[in-house]
Amino acid sequence: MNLLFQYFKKFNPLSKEAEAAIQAISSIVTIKKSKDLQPIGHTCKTIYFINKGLARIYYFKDGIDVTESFSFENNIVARVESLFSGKPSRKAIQVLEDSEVVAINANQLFKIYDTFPEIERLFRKIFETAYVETVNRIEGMQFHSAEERYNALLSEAPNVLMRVPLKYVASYLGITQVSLSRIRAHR
Amino acid sequence: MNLLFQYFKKFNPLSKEAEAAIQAISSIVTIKKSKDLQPIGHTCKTIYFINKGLARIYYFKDGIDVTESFSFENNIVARVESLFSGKPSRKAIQVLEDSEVVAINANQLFKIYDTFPEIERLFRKIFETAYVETVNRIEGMQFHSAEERYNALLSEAPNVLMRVPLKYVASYLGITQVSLSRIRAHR
DNA sequence: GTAATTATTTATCCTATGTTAAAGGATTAG
DNA sequence: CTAATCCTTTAACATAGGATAAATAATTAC
Repeated sequence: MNLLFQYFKKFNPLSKEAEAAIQAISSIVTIKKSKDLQPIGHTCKTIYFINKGLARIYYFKDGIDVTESFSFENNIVARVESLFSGKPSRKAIQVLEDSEVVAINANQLFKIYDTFPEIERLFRKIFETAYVETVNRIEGMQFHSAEERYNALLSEAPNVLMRVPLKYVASYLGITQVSLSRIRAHR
Repeated sequence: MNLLFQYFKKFNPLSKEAEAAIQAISSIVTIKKSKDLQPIGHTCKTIYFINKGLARIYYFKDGIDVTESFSFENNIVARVESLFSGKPSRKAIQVLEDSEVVAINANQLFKIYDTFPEIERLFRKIFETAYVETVNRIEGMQFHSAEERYNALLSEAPNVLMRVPLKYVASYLGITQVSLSRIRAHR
């Protein structure tokens, strides 16, 4: 849990009591490569923090597997569109390597917001930051060619391209695997 | 300010004291059609609520005007990527009709979070909801043709197409105005 | 109300990316 | 270790949407 509390510190340092309260509603989960951490159709009630490994959120559009996002160690993953709406998610979370994650029970978390405003503030800030990243991603998707988006990913997150099968990268970039291959083959 | 407090009620009902505290850091602004409410390069320190009228957030990509989003009456507008990061925004907010907005001073707002956890919770929920909408929009942008995106907008937000110049709609959809015309001309 | 500006459409031509198919490499299961 | 599966590339062809230009329509400024 240590990495998690280190991570929290960057957003809002917590008292020992608050850390204990979060520890009490969390558990460590280990999961094998390519397994789903959470399945499609399930209402998201867990916020994950990745200690080791990496995950993606994906869904099916017209039967085709589409990757919405990747998350690496030392970061949070959650299907926020379900977590914050209470509706079942059409998306799943899958790990792409053998992974170890901290699973935080979101229902209990939302309850302890009342007793620990500092925890509410912490998660407010965490999700504000995630929101900003999502807004910036929209900008990256409007009026950039596939090649521009590939190059941006290459320079901003080369680890994605080193650790993730290209077929998942392709749908993340909004193109087919064949197009991605063509772009990589130098133009 | 009445519409605003009605709007808040949907997220988190406030005490009279909390409402007064927000009122104290807010002002009403009226602004003429096509004027910028906030310019490019300015660090966003205001959250707006639209009483009357409509606004868009836009920026320039390679010298071309790109619309990131539209906001109608009874909704919030803010350049969150600046508001939550404290960095200057490369985006501006422009109203597309003569408008009346409530301007909430964000620095003061963030300060009164300490005295009014209910206000912090309110805005946490408002931005969680906005975050969910943004995540859903990314899904709409991955692997949908321009025509599909146009039709989706037509059925989900016909008011956009009725009140907004088409050139702004085009860049919002991520296509040129010429392409949008072609799509509208039936394919 | 008229001129000037700005928005929208239409046409032509061109390129990036999709589609399908097939071959070669890499990884996994037994 | 081998077979089977899965991933990636390459090629050929099709098409959606970009670019440019010009004509019309609508709006704005005086």
